[in-house]
Amino acid sequence: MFEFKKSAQDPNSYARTGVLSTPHGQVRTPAFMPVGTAGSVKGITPDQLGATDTDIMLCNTYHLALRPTADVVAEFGGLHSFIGWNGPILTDSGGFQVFSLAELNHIDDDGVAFKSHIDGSLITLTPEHSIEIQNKLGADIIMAFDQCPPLPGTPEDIKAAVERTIRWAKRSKTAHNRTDQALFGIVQGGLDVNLRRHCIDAIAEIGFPGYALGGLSVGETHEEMVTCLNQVTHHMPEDKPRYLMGVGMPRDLVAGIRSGIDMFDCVLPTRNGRNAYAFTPTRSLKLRNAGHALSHAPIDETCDCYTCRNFTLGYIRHLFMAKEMLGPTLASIHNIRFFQKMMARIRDLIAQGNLERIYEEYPVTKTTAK
RNA sequence: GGGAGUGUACCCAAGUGGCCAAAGGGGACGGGCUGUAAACCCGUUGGCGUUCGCCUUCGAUGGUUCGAAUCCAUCCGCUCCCA
Repeated sequence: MFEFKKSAQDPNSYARTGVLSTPHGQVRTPAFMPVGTAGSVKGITPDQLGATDTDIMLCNTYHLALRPTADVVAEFGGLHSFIGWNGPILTDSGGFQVFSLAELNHIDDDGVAFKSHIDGSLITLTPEHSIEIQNKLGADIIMAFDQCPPLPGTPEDIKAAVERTIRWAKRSKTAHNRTDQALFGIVQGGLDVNLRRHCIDAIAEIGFPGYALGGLSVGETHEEMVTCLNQVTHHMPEDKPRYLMGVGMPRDLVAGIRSGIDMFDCVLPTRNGRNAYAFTPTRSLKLRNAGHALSHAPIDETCDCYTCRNFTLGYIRHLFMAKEMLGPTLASIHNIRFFQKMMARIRDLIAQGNLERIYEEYPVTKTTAK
């Protein structure tokens, strides 16, 4: 029911292509997962999402547990039918909220007690509870509950997060009781290569159908992250999908893929889209800038998305200046399509053994990291 | 004709003797955003010089004062009420 099949290997890096089979369809890797935190990729419909050539999307356990609650989602037959997306879904475990809502939580070895950002009520998330929620939500891929420490962090804090994440991974696996959902393990360790490798070994020993790198893009520089990935990713089990959580910018994706990553998720195309920022192969556009006011050009001449086929920059700028909701929608559609088109091109180039060419076709992916 | 108000920067609007180049909001301009507390957040918004300072500015003109957006006189514009 869940299977990962590698297909091509880039000769000049650890990059590879593959296909992930899930109960709701296949995912071509390397894959980019748009984020639909509260069960919706903000601002666009599932149809529009599908039209960007997206295979799989991400939803968030913490947010859905608070509202509408996992029981309500289960009552509707699970996430797929509740949100009207019939493709594969991955749910985050809430581990990232341990980081992003740090001021609202208290961590101990049992789990994390959050003060709800919605009404202040107390919600505790333990590995068991996170998995129970994710079992009810019914995504195709679910994630172990981890502790994601911010960077830079003290060696003691990073080490403690690693050991706790390992303990929580075991508990997550024990708690998981649905065979139609693949539970991925998460590796922590900050930028410490030895600690990362130690964590990989421990998590791999527990045994999961996929492995994620968490705790990156949380405060470190692009160079630091890439340096770490280049020494760490290829130590992850080679025959299982590798998922770099929360990343990222186009250059981060290419660098991650070269290090051997197969899956990514990131809010950038949607959040930045809503905030009037558009990605293109050669540059980024701030859609509100006055210079676009009279532009009859699309966001990206080379893009085949709905937005670029039908609307001018001048009009899209107007929508943002007038605070029309269509602006964020059109920009989000474009950005997700941009990411997916780039990923498709990357898969093609890996299959051709010529991934290096991506730097010419997508200059924005050029990296300053070694 | 009589009476009562009012005029501040691109717009609205505070300020009623010095701490005022002038609050706040809007608009405009620029920047940021990496497992989403984000259709959000930050900065700039009279001129000239890189601290800090100088210059011009609160309807207009003239005056009082060491000092005026603030007080006085006159004028101009606008609003409302009574005829």
